Amino acid sequence: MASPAPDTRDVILDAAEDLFARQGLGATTIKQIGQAARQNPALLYYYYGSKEGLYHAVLQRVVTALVTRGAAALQASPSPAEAVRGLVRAQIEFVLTHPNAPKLLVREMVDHDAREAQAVLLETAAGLFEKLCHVIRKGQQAGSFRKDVEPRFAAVSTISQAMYFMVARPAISLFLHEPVGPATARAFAKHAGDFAVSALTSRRLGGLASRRHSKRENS
Amino acid sequence: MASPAPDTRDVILDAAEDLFARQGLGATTIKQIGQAARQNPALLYYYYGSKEGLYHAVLQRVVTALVTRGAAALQASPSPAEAVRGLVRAQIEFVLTHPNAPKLLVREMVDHDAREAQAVLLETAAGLFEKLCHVIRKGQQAGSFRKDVEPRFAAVSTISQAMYFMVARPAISLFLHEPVGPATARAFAKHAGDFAVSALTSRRLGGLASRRHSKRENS
DNA sequence: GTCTATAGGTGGATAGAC
DNA sequence: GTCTATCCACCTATAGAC
Repeated sequence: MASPAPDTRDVILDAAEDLFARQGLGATTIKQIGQAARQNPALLYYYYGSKEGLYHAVLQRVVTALVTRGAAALQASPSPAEAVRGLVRAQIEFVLTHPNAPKLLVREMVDHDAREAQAVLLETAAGLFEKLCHVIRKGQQAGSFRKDVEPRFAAVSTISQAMYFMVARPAISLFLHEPVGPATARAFAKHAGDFAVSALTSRRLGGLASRRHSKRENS
Repeated sequence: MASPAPDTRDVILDAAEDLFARQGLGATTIKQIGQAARQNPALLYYYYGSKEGLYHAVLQRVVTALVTRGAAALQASPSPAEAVRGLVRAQIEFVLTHPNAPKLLVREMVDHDAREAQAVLLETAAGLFEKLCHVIRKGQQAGSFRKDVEPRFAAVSTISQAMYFMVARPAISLFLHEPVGPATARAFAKHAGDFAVSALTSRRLGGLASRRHSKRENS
């Protein structure tokens, strides 16, 4: 796979990702991509066949990357609570280094509404969703998570926070009366993890050790 | 207000809203709007000056409606907890009757990223956001909400659930292995309200009456 | 592999008749 | 207020030289 040519092909892909994220598929032109990539627009057709082919390649790459990190975060965590927190943190960290990701994904969702064009991509994402559901169910069985919560709904609520935060960033920055930089995003990530775990945690009074989690890992 | 002419002008606005929501501003053409509205495309310029003028009118209407309902729901609730639940419910109910709303808003956010073009609209929304923050602070002061939660972050988390749910509906429908209709949306609304309140509720052990929400589920 | 030229089609917007 | 005709810019995609 990893073709030995890290050149033209990837330069085009990067430029296209950026423009598709910022303007959307329809509003981005071949010429814009060529200009941004400092390549001849015709090369786009040589490498990707069409504008849609290029778009598909962009989506494929970003979804794969996001799902991979998310799955890794889930698996690396000892307890369900930590897994939830870890996933949210991984989501935010990923989108901080790939600011295009949430925009691309959200655009794809609203654009292809019910259409099943990119069904393959969604199935990739569905895998991560299933893993999160499984973790939540395990927490419920272990007694640390409340049982009167529908795991799949809880998974949606958990994921929605980070995604929405990054998409609505400009609006939120206005709401908060301050620019939303990486520091604020990380602070929100911590909040969102706590928020989800807090909503999920069983109310057994003192029953389960109050696993205070004050240590801060890998700063 | 309520101009005595409920005709052409509004028909165009409705058609445009639908198309902008489904396809976005850039991908929607004047001719499509004319066709959908069964009106002459040129009329669009007579009434709204330009495509962007029309787009602005569409956004204005939907944001105002959403914020109005949200504010009403907040004000009608006796306790902070009920206010949070009520807002989430109002959000979902609104978008169920106006399926275009979340798509339009999310598109606007990703499109105009940092740009401040529609700043006026966002300021309208900011008003509702402020009200929600205020309710949460009141809950904290009253002792029913935990104090170690940043109210503004909590407001984002609360709002994000319903918005994301409706936007990601096609994907979620795939994750859940079942179509997501109004019934599922309402079920999620209930979940999302509980989820937020649960995350916000103080853990005082038995301190505040254990307001068990005797739900009939959980046998 | 890269570039030029261009075909073929559609878009937003306006002028002006009715 | 409504409609027809139309200008001009621009877009995707391809053919073919190098």
